[in-house]
Amino acid sequence: MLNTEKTEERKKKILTSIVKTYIETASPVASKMLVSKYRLDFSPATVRNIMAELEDMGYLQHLHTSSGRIPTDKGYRHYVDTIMETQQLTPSEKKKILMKLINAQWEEMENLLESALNVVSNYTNQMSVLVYYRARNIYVEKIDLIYINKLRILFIIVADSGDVVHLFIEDENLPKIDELSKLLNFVNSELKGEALNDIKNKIKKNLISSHNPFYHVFSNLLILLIEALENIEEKAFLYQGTNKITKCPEFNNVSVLHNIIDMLEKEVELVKMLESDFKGSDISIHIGRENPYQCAHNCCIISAQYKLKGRVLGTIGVLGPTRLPYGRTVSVVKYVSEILGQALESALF
Amino acid sequence: MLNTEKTEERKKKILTSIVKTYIETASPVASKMLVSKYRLDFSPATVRNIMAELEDMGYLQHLHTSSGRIPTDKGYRHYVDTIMETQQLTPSEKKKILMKLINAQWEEMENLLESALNVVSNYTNQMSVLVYYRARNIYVEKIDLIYINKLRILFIIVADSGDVVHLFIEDENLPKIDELSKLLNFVNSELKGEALNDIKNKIKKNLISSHNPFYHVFSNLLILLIEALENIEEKAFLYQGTNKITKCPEFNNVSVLHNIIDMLEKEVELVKMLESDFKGSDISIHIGRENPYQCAHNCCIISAQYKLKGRVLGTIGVLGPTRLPYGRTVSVVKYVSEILGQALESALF
DNA sequence: ATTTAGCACTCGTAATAAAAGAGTGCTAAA
DNA sequence: TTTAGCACTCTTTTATTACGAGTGCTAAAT
Repeated sequence: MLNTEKTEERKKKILTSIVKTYIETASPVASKMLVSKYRLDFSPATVRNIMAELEDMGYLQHLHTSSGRIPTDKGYRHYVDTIMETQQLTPSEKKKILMKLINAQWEEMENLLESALNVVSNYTNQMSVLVYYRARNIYVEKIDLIYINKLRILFIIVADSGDVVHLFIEDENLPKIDELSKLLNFVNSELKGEALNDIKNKIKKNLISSHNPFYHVFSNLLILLIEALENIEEKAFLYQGTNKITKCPEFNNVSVLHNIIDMLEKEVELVKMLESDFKGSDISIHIGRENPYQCAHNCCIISAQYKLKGRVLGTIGVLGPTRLPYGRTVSVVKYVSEILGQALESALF
Repeated sequence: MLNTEKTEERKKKILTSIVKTYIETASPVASKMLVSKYRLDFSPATVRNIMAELEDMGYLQHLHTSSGRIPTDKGYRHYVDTIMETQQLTPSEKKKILMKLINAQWEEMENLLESALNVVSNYTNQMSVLVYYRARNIYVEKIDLIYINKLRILFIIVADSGDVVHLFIEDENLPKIDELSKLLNFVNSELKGEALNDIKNKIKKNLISSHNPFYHVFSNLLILLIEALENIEEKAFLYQGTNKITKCPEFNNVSVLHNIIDMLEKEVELVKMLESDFKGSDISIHIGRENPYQCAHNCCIISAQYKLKGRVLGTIGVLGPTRLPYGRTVSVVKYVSEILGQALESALF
């Protein structure tokens, strides 16, 4: 019994060392190297035996007969799930991040998001990516309306997140200014706190059935407004630090680089991968072939949702090689996502 | 005399053919190949003699003794300046572009610019790039102000270009709502038509010297407003179609790709190159080493300014290899820049 | 005087071979 | 159960050769 325990201990130690070493060096790890690096009290031959076992179990792989071992996706997965200890940020790092996000002035939502991307990229030394669910997170705080000329007015919707949406409405039969201000009072009292989707539905429904005179008087305008609302982009996808990923030794190959650049340009698959698998957990890690799309089969995506009042506003994370410093990366992504939520919370209302 | 004329004629024909062929095929052009492709009525040997002369003149170069010729930057320059005929867009193409830009609904300036980038990239099959001078092109059409709560108001500036800027102002001693509406009337009548920079200066000056009571009552608020105005991003840099340039055969090399990706990420140099050399002409062409920065020494940048009411709003163009179909590219870039100006003109006021 | 056929020469590319080196897997001894 | 020792495998590097595309030059043809 004691013997198998000892063996398990060793296996774990070897796997951990191989994963860590490979993450550092990006080149296959040899038995002899491990022994000398970690001053192991058993010989390279023993290490080789253990390595062979770990390979049988699917945690390691061989590129060819005489190469050292590298972790498989399953190996990384096991490391992440059961071995890795999250590497906390230092208080000074946390403070710096706080400064950059909480105290920052941001005129537009996008400025704040870019600061966050910047922090993630610099503190993980990986490419950072972000999806922001704009449309679904517009909860009306205030609506205003600017009369521009006889043919054109501008609607402005301030969301509780601090996001500001503006919509030009063009029509030949616009109501007069004083009528418009009645409308404005009405929609402000009627729509405050509601989500964009609910607003659309409510207006549509009331246009058909409501006895409230407003809906009849302004039906033309309201229809145009709904159209404009439909045009708001669902999602925004942002990224920073492309050169971090393109300079990884594992991507040091033209066709692999093309693949990555295509993935970034197409957006769709990458966005889907960023969004998926947050059941329960607040962080999502996709390693290599765990990713549903082929374009990311040699990448790792680590992402966390950031929230405001319990609503998911978006997802921020990194795109890197499977060989990435998981402990550190996870802490940074997690921390920034929390702070991003706080920044939004504290910034406005 | 007649002889030298004939020789000149031939030289021009050979240079043209080499440039065109190399642009098509991306591989060095051989004498024999030219003769058969263009059914020349003289022999490969003669062509070789002419090629040698063109090389002496600096228009062609040799990669090694036994390779065909490729154009030098000087060769492209000569071709562009004196030989190339601009290849007009077909009426149907023009119509399609018009549809995409003039008739398009755009909620935000950036949507329109992205449509333009999309057109340029698709019609030239090159990567498209754009610089938009935001701050310097905010000429006030209308200002509005939303009272959000005791601590916070939102200024909204609608520019004559259709651009909309919003600025949150946070202060503990905000004026009351009715006072604010007085301020609003005042700034609207006072600032309409003025440029952002002038506004800043005017307010600053009047804060110090004016006897107008408004400036004294609202000095606190106005100072915060100026601060917020200073924070507006000078320029926006956008691009589309990265994979168009990364898939060029001449960039089929990891370190060259890194170079390009760095250039896109750093922005600064690329933006400077996009902006420069419009003295007189409405289109700017930078070929290879004509570019002041090393990162673009094997690239060609073709750009045109787009304007509104004679003001330069920004620059749109392509970033490609020096081996690019100049005639076609120039027409597309030029046309889109004109239409973009028209789209802005027709869209708003 | 101009053009061109002919041929030597250059250089890149591909194929092949050989040698070196790193690292494993297995066997047999400790 | 561990490990020393060694054969074996596979990559990487270097050298060699052969091939071919294309030029440059010379001498002949127009």
